[in-house]
Amino acid sequence: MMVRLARGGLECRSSPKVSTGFVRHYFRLDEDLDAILKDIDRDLHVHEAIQSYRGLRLLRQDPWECLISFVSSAASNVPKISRCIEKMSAAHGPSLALDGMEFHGFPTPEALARAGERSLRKCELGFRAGYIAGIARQVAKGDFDPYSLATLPYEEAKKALVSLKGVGEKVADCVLLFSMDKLEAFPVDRWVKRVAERLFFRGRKLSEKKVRLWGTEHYGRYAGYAQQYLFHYMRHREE
DNA sequence: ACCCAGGAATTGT
DNA sequence: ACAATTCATGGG
Repeated sequence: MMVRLARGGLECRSSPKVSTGFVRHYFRLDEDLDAILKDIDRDLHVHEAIQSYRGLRLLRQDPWECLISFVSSAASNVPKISRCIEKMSAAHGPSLALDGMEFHGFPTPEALARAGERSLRKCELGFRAGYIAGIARQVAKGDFDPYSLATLPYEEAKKALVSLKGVGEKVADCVLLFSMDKLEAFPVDRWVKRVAERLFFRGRKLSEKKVRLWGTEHYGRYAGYAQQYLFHYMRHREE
């Protein structure tokens, strides 16, 4: 899907076509962002982040795509993660045409299960290839259904996600937050850990678990939004 | 060779 | 159960 700002709104082109309802859903334009930001505006630092980046929204991604994308993100960096996803799609995703050009959608579970670890390693995935092949097999076989997980409460869905090889608490929280509407999830990565230690605990070192508990307690039911604003704020401040 | 990157698995208390 | 250590890989 190609998206840009135009005529005071979003202009989207895609193949296959999608409804405006889908676009609203995907970009979470159906939720009251101002009310959420007011709710999480509980300290000086998140307040500053909100002032700087008001308008930043979470997405509602597809659970399967989100799961595999974040498994491939483990101990990696953003440009490389993008390349991995591009290569997986190019090699194993369904081909699509848009404006006379050929693109590839995200691969299905069956396609990645068929591909296997050896083939996936050609997508720069490294040690993550085995994890992805294993998860794809489970999903293709019907032993694991990311879509039905979305209907479970946060804790239950998280327990199921973490049971997958290659999925730890951080990746599980990202999948829950970005594709399953669990806005209380507070993913703790290197940056969020750094924010908590530096800005909220005077440089004191904390375990990831402590940071996660602090985040969920401190920000409440929309902790995931607070996480996004703090993450974005920290990343663009270190430059 | 060294360091890091939107961590996870394993091992050790 | 939690915390500390090992593992892992392409790029700068």
